[in-house]
Amino acid sequence: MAATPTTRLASDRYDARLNEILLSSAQIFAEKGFHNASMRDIARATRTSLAGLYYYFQTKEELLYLISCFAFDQVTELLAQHLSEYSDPREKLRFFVFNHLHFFIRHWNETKVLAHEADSLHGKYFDEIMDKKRRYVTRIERILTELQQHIPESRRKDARLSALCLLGMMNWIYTWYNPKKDANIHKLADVMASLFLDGFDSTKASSPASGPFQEQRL
Amino acid sequence: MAATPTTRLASDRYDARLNEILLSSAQIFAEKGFHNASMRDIARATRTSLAGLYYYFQTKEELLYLISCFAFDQVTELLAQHLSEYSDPREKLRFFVFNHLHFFIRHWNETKVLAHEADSLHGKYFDEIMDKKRRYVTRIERILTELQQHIPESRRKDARLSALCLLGMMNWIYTWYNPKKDANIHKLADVMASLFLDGFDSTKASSPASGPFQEQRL
DNA sequence: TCTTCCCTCGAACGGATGTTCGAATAATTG
DNA sequence: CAATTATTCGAACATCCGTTCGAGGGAAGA
Repeated sequence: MAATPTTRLASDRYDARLNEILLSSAQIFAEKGFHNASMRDIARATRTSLAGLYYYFQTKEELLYLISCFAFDQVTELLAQHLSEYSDPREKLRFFVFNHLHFFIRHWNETKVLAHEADSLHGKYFDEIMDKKRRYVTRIERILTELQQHIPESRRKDARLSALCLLGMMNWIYTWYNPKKDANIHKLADVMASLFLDGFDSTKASSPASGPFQEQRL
Repeated sequence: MAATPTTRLASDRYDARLNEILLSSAQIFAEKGFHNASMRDIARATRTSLAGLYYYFQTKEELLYLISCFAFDQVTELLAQHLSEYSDPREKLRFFVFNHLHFFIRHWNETKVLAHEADSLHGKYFDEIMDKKRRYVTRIERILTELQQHIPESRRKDARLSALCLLGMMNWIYTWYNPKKDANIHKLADVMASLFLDGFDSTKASSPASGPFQEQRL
């Protein structure tokens, strides 16, 4: 019988196995990349037959979607659970950064896939994940707007642009972070939040002393 | 005759054609991803035969390497050319950000490939590009160290960590930037440099009022 | 025990993949 | 002009790809 995970009745056995498969697949996708990883690689890693995999999803792309979806839902749920505990917008932002980085490092494979394989999804899969990401950015924007309420409107910074900067700062860790060498989560979150909130060299006020740079050739 | 580009004598015809191929390939890799793009796609785009491509490189991976290498060498050369014009470290950093973003947006395909397909290279190809990236980060670190010379040593921020934050902020644009909607290069560079140098909400001094956050479950 | 689902698998499908080879053409040189 | 070199190409290679099919085994409920 066709077994679309969304329409299926929950079975503990089924759910557990599906979860195993998602975890293993995420690892392979994270290591080799989505397109470079074959269904045979995944079958080997999950100790299933090639055909057996297709009982749990319909296509390779749906598998990627399921990984992305589960991971994203988890991180947003954790966020929603705890964010209301903070009232100061600066504290809210600090927690947002911590939550994001904490989840990223704890669920390294899934989150790397989420950050790196966005364009490997298409159609409804792509749209749905994209929508989740947009809502996630909006959450940051709301905190940033709150942060600027005491500043005259003309001096406020672009919330969307700033939110995307923060997100890039955080997500880029998938290209360099090494848990054995680099700072732990708390230090990392503190550095990034402080950098964003207070800047690198806060002795001087803003305003670009120099005008726009020359256009370069080539 | 075997024609490794590195050992070959320069011929204008050859160089021009190679450049065309690199540009077209970069576009395809940027659009479809390295592994999902086929040599046949590239042959079609460059209006060559499939076999004809192999006159200009030995493997698909070498093609990716050539694209990455040329792009990186160009951006670092532009940087070296103009960075010495600035003496104030804040100005140096502002120019670094401008140069990076300016090049990124002008050479969108190549830079996107450079930022997104790092792990598709292996062996000596991977090592060489990785080395260039390391040296690039070191350039930022040097500016940041200069920026902090007037600050007591105990209060200085981690230069490497901060440099990677800045780089992430800049590189992440490949996931969201739309030249038709979003800010132009000068505005973008100004926002990012200011955000990094002065922070988002610079009214308050640093120091995280709250201690480390709780460990979360899952 | 028998029956009915739930789950798994071997084998195969058509097609796409990167790369090679030797011949053919175009450009350059003497 | 002829001769040599630089560049292009059609055809084919072996291998891998995602997916399907029908049959078979195993668990669960009667």
